[in-house]
Amino acid sequence: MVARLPLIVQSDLTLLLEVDNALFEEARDALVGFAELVKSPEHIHTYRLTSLSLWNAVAAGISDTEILVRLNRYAEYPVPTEVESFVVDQAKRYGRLSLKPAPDGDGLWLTSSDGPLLTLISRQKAITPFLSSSIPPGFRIAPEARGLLKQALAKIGWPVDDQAGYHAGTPLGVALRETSRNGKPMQLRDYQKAAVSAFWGQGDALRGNGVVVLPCGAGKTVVGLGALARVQAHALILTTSVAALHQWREELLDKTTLGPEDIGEYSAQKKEIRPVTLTTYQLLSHRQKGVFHHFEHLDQHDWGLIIYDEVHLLPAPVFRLTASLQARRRLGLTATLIREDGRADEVFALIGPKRFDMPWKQLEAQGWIASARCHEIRVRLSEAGREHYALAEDSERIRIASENPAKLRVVETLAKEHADDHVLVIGQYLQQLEQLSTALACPLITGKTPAKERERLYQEFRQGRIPVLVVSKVANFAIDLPDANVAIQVSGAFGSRQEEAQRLGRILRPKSNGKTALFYSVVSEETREQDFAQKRQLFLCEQGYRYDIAHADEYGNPIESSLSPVILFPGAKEESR
DNA sequence: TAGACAGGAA
DNA sequence: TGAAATCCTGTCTA
Repeated sequence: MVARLPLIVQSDLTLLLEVDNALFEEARDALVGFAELVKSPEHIHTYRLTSLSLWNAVAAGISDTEILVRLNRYAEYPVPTEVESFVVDQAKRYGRLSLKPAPDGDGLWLTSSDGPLLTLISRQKAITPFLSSSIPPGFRIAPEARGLLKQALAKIGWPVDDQAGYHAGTPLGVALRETSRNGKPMQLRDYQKAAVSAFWGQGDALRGNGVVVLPCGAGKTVVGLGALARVQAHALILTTSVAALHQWREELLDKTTLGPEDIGEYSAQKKEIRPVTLTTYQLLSHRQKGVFHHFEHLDQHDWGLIIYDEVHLLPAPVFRLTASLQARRRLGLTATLIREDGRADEVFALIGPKRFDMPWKQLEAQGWIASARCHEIRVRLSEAGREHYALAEDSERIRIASENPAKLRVVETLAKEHADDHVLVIGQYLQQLEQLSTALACPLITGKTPAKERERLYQEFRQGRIPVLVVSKVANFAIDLPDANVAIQVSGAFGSRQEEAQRLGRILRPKSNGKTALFYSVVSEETREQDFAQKRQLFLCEQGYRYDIAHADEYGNPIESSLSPVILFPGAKEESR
């Protein structure tokens, strides 16, 4: 008998992938480059093809032919012709319109070999204002309209391939050092090299814009340094926080030939502008009486490269500013291209398409990040709790479910279980975290904790003098948070895939003893929290992580059942008897 | 001149 | 959907 193939391709552009199939993993890795995971319950995972996912795939070098080959390879039934034509159509859209320097050298030129398409585009209300005059075949575009035009074209479904080139920027002699300052040999890893090349392009296909997607701890910063060494020009680096800014500075000093005099910090404290200047999104988008002083000041400088760190967090005002920065090379760095606000298409249009990514599990297999296992622990609400939940307003329910008191006991059990490990307990609500911190007799770090205190606690945690540390949302931002090998999530933001990924990232730094890291997500059973948890897990599922599910009763004691053979709470088994 | 703190923004 | 964290500027104190 011939084994069944794992994939069903449906004419509504959804893809159903069977989990209990020998080819599941292979097929999943084949899909991740061009489809988006929508749902991932136990047996069938649902993916979706979208315009954006296809454009990104094509930009990253996966052709429409390749996409169809992959679909056909794993599909149990013939791929519907509607789907085939959607893939081909969307793939052909990317690159049909291009933006080049105007033939007479005055401004830019929106052009295409497809005359009717140009006519069609020129009739669109959203596009007309950007077309200043006709240069057959195509239209003259004012240089300052470059970003807004690209944004508008992507919105109406015709992404433009931007070949208009960039300012070279003031030249800067910079290279990666062969040995870092602290003596370690420095070499780009293969995938980091590949990421830099994908950003830079090659031969006729010079690029110089776009986004590189790599998990936390896989050395995104180093990719940025590699890009800088390739561009060889003055660069502006945008970060989300001053702490991140300082980390970039350290990395630049440690791993490149630049000295302290080459690196400027443009922050609230210092307003230095040097060949490589670091600043924050907030400062950049700060305005007074409608004027972006800092942006305008920085924009005067002849940058050859702009690096957007954590580009998925790019605040809305920065989009507008970035629209006017189209003549400079741009590199976005992120762990997940996902934006919960659905502005991924703007990142696509304004920073550039995805140029490189790599499934986390592949990095794990090569040992660049630690191997990790994920567990979801579903805890019952008490009778009274369920009553309270049922009577509450929709908006209060999530909080009631999140603060289920039984979680306390679960965390206690897990902490006891992992007495020899470094455990981070991460949550969303300060009240809940305070209770946990008291019950576990371990310190709590929130946004209110002064920097000095934080540092001291981090230090003691690193040295193992504090085995368990409770942290609030600071964990989402803090980059100096010490490594742990166990993370317990007790509550989180709505359905944020991005946050889940970030939190798992906290335990992914490779362990010297090669130990597997553990990620526990504790949620209340039969509540909306459980639905949100599923949504949160999507991105990691796409990356190849599977969540094992265990159950606990309303006292937080593990329940043994055929559904959840107790692999999770080995130590708790005795207690529950 | 640095640090602490309040208030605002998004 | 809501809570929490961030960083900005400006003012006050030592």
